[in-house]
Amino acid sequence: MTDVFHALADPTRRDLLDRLFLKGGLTLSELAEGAPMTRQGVAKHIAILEAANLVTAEWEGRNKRHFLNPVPLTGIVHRWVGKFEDARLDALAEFKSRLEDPTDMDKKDTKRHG
Amino acid sequence: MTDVFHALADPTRRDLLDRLFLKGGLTLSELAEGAPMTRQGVAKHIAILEAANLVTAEWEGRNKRHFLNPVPLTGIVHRWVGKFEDARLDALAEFKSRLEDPTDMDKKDTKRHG
DNA sequence: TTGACATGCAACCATTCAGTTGCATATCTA
DNA sequence: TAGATATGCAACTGAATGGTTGCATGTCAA
Repeated sequence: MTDVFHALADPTRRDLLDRLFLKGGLTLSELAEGAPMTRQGVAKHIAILEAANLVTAEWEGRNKRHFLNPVPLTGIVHRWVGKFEDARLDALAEFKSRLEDPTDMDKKDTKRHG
Repeated sequence: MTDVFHALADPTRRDLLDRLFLKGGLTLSELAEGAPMTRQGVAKHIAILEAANLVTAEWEGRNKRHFLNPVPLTGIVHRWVGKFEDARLDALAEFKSRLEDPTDMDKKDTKRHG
């Protein structure tokens, strides 16, 4: 969970995911070609993406081919975002109820009914 | 975008969001009470959450009340996750087509059709 | 005004991190 | 075999980070 968010919190890594999204099976060298850093730098980023299970690798001779794995996103992140969407709906409902009953504003100091 | 993911990549900050999700309007002192660190430490985390626009603050005399703001999540993150969900559907479709035409397996060495 | 409370600001420290450099290993090709 | 290619491993460095301590500012209450 922390790993997934941390992996996504870097533009370089998001760019790598974008490129694997457009074309799967790229090797490390291919991914490193367009990057503004050393091959080892890219390798470290990919290691982080693999640790977060966002990228899966597959060996083909001396070539390591990389593929995007969207499962951690659709699973964990979705659950988190959905949770906050509920919060947004709650806020919306509360806002609506205030519109319908403006005297509710006075209750701002009292604790909210869970 | 980077700010949002980075803000979520820390368990302490996710816990703060959880608590604001359960009960909005908490002050810094209240948030710092249960935390395993100094008030200043919590203040730094909150500053990061505010920079990512995940938390909004509102002054009430000498008290600073904090509220959860789910908008950055539902907006930016949703777009990202949806994009990868499309990738997952593509992968599923390709897998299905291979099931229907097993000879396609031989094409593994050739480049894939876009 | 005085004192307690809530917060902010700044310096500091130990740790982590991103990226580089250098070298080692393994695979393909001639 | 030799040489080129693809990758991995380890050490190093400057910068960022997480958290602390100390002090300053502003607000409430007596």
